[in-house]
Amino acid sequence: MGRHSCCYKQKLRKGLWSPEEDEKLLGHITKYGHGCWSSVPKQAGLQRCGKSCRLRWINYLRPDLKRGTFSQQEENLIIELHAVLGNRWSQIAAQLPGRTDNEIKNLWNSCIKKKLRQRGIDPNTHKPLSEVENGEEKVPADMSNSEKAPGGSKELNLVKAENLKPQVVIPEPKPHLLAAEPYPLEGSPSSIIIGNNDSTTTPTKKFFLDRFVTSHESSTSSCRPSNSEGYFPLQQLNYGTNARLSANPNPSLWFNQNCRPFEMNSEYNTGSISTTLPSMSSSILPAPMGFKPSVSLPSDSPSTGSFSINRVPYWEAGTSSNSSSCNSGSSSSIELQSNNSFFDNSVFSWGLADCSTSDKEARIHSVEGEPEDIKWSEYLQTPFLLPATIQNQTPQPIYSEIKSETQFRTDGSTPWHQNQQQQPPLQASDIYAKDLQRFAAAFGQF
DNA sequence: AATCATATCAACCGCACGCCG
DNA sequence: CCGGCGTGCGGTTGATATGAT
Repeated sequence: MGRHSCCYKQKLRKGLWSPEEDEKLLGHITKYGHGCWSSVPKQAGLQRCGKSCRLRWINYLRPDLKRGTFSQQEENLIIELHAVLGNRWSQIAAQLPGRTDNEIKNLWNSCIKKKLRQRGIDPNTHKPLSEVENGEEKVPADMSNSEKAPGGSKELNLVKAENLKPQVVIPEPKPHLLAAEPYPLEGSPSSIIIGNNDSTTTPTKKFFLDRFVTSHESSTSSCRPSNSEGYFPLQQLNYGTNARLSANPNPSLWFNQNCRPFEMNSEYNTGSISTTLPSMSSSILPAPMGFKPSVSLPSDSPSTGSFSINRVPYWEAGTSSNSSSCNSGSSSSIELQSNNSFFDNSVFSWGLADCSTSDKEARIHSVEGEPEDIKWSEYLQTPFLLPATIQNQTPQPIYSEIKSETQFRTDGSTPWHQNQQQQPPLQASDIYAKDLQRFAAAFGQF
């Protein structure tokens, strides 16, 4: 295993990124966009290969990344999606705003897998371990299409996934929606229907439902408990798993024209997702942003997610308040069935979460983000004064309340954003100081 | 306090694919 | 058609953090 070909030409740095490198890359991309990744390191003055820069941007520096632990809903969604998509992490990530494939992959390998096994579920097949061990799972003849899996086992029987497909409503993409209409809050579990009713619920799904609905009483927290805090609410800007980003020689206007100083290149254009998940309808596609700069401070507008730093606008997702109408135009989407949803209030509490470390992790969760914030502050050598609402934020209960279906409507009439507001209101805790500092570093505003 | 085990996460790597000349 | 190039994806590794003994 040698260096990637692009790294042969010159001695390039590897390993962890330093804050200086982050600053360079962030500053460069925010000013010019990445364009051709291979040229980014040179232009940004980095001793890295373009691939490394791209990875760093996607997995860490992107401003729309959601920080913090995965919520139970996200975990549930990951499991459900994995049952259908297998290890197609990028496609799974496309359904989880602000989450990266790498992040999801890590979560799966480190946590969810284990939880599933503890529950007697084979994470590869999503079937009961006993069934798998007894060899009840016949390998179809066309199993050759299945993904490879570590240890020789099939990570996922994609043939099975194929078999599931007929139960997934796969509409044709609606170009007009892709192009113009704002979407409901994509990525929320409510955005996906797998099966229209119980009669079409897959065996896998039934299994999950049966299993976890009955088991949730004994487990109320997640291995990585989380509410929605820590969600820096830049709506998912599909970072285009398949989008040919560099095709645009003149990356123009990130996010949207109203959102300075960032510009959005094609990577963030909503249309790009159609190449990622052509079977997905617009209802789960990123909204045409509507990001808007704001001059309000977090404490002034805790629910908007928009604020400014020394007049440098930070932005929020253009959380549409009329998403119901938006959603109405995408009724043919893949959506989690509503009344019998895998994510109904019962299932939301099934909690794979029987981790014995829940208390500990809850404690960690309550202060998450701080250590890294300190690092950045140290790096910047400028005390970063968090808004009082951040500094004094009270750790929110991890799962003070399981979302009921009324809070998590699947018809899209209640935006996820609004649902969140029914929880303890999102304060500035949504915004990670690290993110602020990144931009501070990038724009030299501090 | 020291050591070991485990968990977590960032990053690397090879490969596949699409584009383009 | 072919090969080079750039990009994206998924598997894997290695460093670090955390917990247990």
